[in-house]
Amino acid sequence: MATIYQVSELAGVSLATVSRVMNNSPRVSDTTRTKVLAAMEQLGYRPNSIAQSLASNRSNSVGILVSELHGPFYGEMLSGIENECRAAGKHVIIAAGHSEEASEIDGIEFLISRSCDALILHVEAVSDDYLIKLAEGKLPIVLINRYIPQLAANCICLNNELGGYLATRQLLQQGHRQLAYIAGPMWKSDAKDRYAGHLRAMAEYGVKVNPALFAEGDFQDSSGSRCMQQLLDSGLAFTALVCANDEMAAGAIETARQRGLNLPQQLSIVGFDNLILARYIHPKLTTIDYPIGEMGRMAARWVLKNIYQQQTIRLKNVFEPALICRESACHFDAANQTA
Amino acid sequence: MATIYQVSELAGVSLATVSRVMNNSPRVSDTTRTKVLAAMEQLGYRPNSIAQSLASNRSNSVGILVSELHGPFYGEMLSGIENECRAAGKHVIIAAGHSEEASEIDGIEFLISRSCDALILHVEAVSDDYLIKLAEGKLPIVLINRYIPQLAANCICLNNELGGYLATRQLLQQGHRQLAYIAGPMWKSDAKDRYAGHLRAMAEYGVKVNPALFAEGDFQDSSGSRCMQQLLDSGLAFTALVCANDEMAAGAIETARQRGLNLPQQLSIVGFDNLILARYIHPKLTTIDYPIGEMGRMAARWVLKNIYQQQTIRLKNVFEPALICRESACHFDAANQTA
DNA sequence: TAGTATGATGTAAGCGCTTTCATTTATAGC
DNA sequence: GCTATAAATGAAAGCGCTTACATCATACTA
Repeated sequence: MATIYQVSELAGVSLATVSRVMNNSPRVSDTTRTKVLAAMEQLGYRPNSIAQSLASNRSNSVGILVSELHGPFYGEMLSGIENECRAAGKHVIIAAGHSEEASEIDGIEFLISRSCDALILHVEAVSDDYLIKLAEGKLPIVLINRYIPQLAANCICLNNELGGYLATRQLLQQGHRQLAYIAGPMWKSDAKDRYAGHLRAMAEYGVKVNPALFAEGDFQDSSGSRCMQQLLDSGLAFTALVCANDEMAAGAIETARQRGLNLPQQLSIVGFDNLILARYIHPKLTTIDYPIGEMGRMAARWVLKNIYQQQTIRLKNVFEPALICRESACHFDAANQTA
Repeated sequence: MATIYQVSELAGVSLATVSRVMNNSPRVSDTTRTKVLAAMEQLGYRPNSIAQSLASNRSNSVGILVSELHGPFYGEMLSGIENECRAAGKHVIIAAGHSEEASEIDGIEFLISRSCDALILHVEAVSDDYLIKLAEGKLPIVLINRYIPQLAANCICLNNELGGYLATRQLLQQGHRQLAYIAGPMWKSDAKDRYAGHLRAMAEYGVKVNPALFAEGDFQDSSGSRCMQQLLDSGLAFTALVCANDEMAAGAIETARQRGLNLPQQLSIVGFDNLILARYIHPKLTTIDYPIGEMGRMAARWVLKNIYQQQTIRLKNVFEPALICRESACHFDAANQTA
């Protein structure tokens, strides 16, 4: 492995000049630059980026912390970020936090220790205080799907309340008046906000909410099945169901089918997230689009603009969900209902 | 940020002693060790791992190159690797190669430049020669889903031929004798091997292969749809279909449903991979399990054993597929067939 | 007590690169 | 040609840590 010393010797210049060429400094004449580049090529020189990072305290890399490395949601987000950074010549370093405080902190410290120039964080367990203190340090951070008022300019979020509203309004517009709701874990703000949107739409249409038609899941498909069973076992009539995410909708659909319900004629279902699996569920799931890929790209653009001064585009912190109509929800028709 | 100099001053020892404590050297007395640890704790000392890497040419990290950051396949593999490494106190650094030679090389060089202690590679575009030469260097590599005879001990693969055999045999055992096949891109070794397994099972059951009941897709679900249309348009009769992966099976199922086929009574379908989506397809997909999570864990164990000397377990290079029976394939029954 | 071996600690020299400040060179204007 | 200014280049000092070899302290044996 050739070093900067060997390049400087072959080119007949100092280390500092080689460094300037490497880093595109204007303080190098074209003649000298050509000489140095030729020496680099002859030696097959590759900069040692560890040494660069130690000397400069920068790494040309963006650190990303996600909850998990698997799953359609995180895959889309990571791809969105990575594609945007790669296009700008930046690398990413990815860590997983597993939604546990200690593990999230460990991941963040790993990224810091790697001299990442900025952090893009999707974290759930660490406290607001920890993040606020982190943001007070020299390392810029962007939060995805986590809103902290003190760091509002650094937060990139989906308008979950509007998503819940849109999901519910669709069913109401289709004539349904007896709606059940399967929620995510209600300590999570996105689960709470989606439910708030649901309540807003119900109120707007003057439909009374029956608390017995509410069940709380954990965002996994098995809890969707469980909640669906609970709702059906209650014996209460409902012709439509809003699920706080697609996976729980998938579980609910499976249970409904096992119970002999004709879908969507006897029960219309709307999910949330527009995961790739929504297209494979039968009937194809009507859902709310969560543009996580685009949000990842926006986080990357935030970094490129604020840290690397590379972009002049307008940044966007709040993303709007969109209704995606497929086949799992249809117009209410009393003739389809069995007692 | 406290440095090693500040720790050595507070503890009243040399830099080397602090370094020895940090790196668990036996050449430190318990008295001194306690003193140094107390100084570290008082100062909130965190080692600068960039400096550690530069000085030691090691990083306590394993580099991973995958084709993409999204998708169930890569997510499972990444999670498998990361979980195993994390449990052993190692970090991972992940890069994406996008199945393009230049991008794969760029990703590998990024990982090398970060002083990764070993590389786990899932690469498609770079040549065998490149990888052989890379393996001759000082940096140990493990290949997932890529078999190179000269590097056999470093390759972790699935027995794709057996998977294709199992998929086809299942349908033959269920009484089917007119089988169609949707292949992956036949320049890819896994696509080729799976088809070879299909041919073996057909020969074993003495069933003649009709070349007109073969279509080549690209592993994406849209090509599954296209190939299915092609097969149905041929007007040739077939009661069962083997698809070289689950995504193409999903596309084929959608097309069959649109053409009014009753599934699985009129057409039995088997996929390959056991992606998570297989459970959401309706009818639930009978498929071949590809234990990519476990293979990722095995790759990590290879590294832990060979680089870090941490494991004494028996390593496994070839993984066997398994048949997963669900609902998309049923016994052949002539009464179900329409002319 | 002296000599030897072992364990513990310290000193010094990097690892490959960046960057500040000093020095040199080139250019423009008078 | 001289002077002032700007551009270009070089020298030197780290960045935070590792580690080989030198040195010191201690225990054991003859």
